[in-house]
Amino acid sequence: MTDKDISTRPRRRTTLGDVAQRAGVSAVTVSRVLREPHLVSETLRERVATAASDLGYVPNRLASALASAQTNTIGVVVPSLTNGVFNDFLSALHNVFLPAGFQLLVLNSRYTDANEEKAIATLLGHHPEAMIVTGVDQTPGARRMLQHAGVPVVQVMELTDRPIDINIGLSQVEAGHAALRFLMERGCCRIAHLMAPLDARAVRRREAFEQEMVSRGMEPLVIASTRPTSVPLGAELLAALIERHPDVDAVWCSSDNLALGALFECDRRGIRVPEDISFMGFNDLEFCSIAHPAITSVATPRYEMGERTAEIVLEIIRGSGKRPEERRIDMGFEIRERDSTRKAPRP
Amino acid sequence: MTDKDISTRPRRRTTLGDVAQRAGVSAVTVSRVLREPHLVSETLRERVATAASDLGYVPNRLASALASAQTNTIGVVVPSLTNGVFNDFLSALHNVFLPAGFQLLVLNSRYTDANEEKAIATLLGHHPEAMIVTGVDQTPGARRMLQHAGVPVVQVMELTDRPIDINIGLSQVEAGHAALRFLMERGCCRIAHLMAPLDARAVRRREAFEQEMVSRGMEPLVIASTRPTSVPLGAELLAALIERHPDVDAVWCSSDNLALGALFECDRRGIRVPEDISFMGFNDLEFCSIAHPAITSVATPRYEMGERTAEIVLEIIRGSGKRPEERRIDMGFEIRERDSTRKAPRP
DNA sequence: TTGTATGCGTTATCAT
DNA sequence: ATGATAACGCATACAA
Repeated sequence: MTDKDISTRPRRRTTLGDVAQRAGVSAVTVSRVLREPHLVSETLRERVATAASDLGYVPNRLASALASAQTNTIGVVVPSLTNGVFNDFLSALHNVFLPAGFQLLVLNSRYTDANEEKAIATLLGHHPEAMIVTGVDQTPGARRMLQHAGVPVVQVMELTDRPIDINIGLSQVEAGHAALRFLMERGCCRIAHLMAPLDARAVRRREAFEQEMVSRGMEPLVIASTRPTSVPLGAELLAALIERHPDVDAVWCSSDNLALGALFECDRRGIRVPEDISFMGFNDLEFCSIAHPAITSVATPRYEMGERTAEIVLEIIRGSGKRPEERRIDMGFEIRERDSTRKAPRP
Repeated sequence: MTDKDISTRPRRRTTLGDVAQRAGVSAVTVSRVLREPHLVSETLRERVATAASDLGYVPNRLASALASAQTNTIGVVVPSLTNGVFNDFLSALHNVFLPAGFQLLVLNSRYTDANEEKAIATLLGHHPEAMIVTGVDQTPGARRMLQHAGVPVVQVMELTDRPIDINIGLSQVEAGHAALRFLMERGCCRIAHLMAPLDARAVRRREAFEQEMVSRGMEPLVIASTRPTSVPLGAELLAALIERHPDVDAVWCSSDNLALGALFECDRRGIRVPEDISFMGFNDLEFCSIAHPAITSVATPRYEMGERTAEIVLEIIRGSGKRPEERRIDMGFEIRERDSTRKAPRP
């Protein structure tokens, strides 16, 4: 536990020049060995390599990027890392961008506009080759920055008529209508919606829910919390619902986490699913199919959205800025019916 | 949907010089307005501010970092973003570092050493002010790089006798022994362990499990999968377990996700918890207390570990490199008993 | 195949 | 209070 090994640490990081000196060559040669080894003679290549290794040389990306005007970096802003939705999306981005030689810089806005704007500013400061942001509700300031960034900008997860640049997502409103119609078709008539309005997409779905209910002459029943979505929150919201409206026959949750928590709470209270209440979630996270009862959910193509986003970005970057024909790409959604909405046929 | 707004985009990003020109001042003044506004006259301050805003100026962090030798960046490597464990930890880091003016650069190693080494190299290229890495099993190459980095390095989540620099975590082995003893004390004697050995911490816990079982003259029963932990995997592992060993009376899962999936599978198969099988997880993720039955788990202080890590790093950075007295900090763990291990008293 | 000169956008230092 | 100048570490263009 002595401090010796620490006090002897180098104060100055080793640079190209240091390696060059040790190898007895010029700095450019070292740079070449790292970037274009085939252009350097075998002898020097090895000498430089060992020198670099001896000194534990790590290239300074900042200097490199500054000099080359190439950061090989993609900026990404998501509102949450806890929510499984964004993990799948990020996973896809990783899988396409890393092999292509790009690095992901991911910042978390925690569902607040101010944080998002700050995150965008921070990322732009790193001069990414492209920006990928979640949703379409950026602040005017953020929009301005993105428009001036001079790099491809992709808004993902939902759709808008007025994209900053490229827009890849799905219609949250259509998904909301579809979910509600699905429950109606299965004979549910007293339907409640549980949600957490921190998520802008969830708000769009709620609006679709309310609109659809009203248009059918029914009273929209929404239980919301300003906390972010989570399993415990689902249990809480269901408890609140049942106390106020014990007569509901279906619950649509704005996220699968809420649905899972609500399901637990039903179990705890002896409410049978789907016999007493039908249940439906959103996003189709992996646990939906494995829960008991399995949860009906609206599957969103998160992974595919990520792949598509990455491919389009790469095409633009490599193809000298050529945008795709369509600036607005609808990836759609799909309802996966499972036991939580399969009531036994009426006798 | 025209391309006009795109084709008119600036090809060159606006720089300090551009802003200076527009404001009719020198570049240095602009720089000062941004960093030390109090040293600049009111008039110029405003003129520069509007010029910067008009041009949508975003400072180039790379150039800034290069010139000042200060990146205000903390490098972090975690093996997974899907696993709730790391979210809580990252959350804590965010909460302490962001207000302190630092930015987090988080890379995901996806549970593989090669990725981790690459991630560490990448992060070091950004010249972070400190490095935080998960676990204590870095490759020799990674260790070397970290030792030469000249910045504080914190290894988190588990403990080692041979830390690179600072080590903050808990004894996974002790936690493993404790979990097993806990089940034994409650009368379980045919205990199985479900795990995903991709996680090095999980492997340590398994070793503790096996050792404890053998030392009691019992046969260690382990069902593992090389896939990363997930809810569906828990269901699969339980199915495999029951088919081979229908007589188990307790299951300890190496992660709460596995426990949740296993619990669903029990439900599906009509196995009662805890009457037929007692269940125990690890980490005490938020859904444990809300599940039905609620899941007994080993609570790990993830958030506190993050806070402690950040505080120590800040102290070192600000206190001219002074390390804390103890380079190895044990944050402990705690078993939270819930219904999944509360068998009814024998009559 | 290797080296020299120049510049990337910013900050630090020193003048004014 | 403001400006001129020299770094920072590397990559590009060009020369040898």
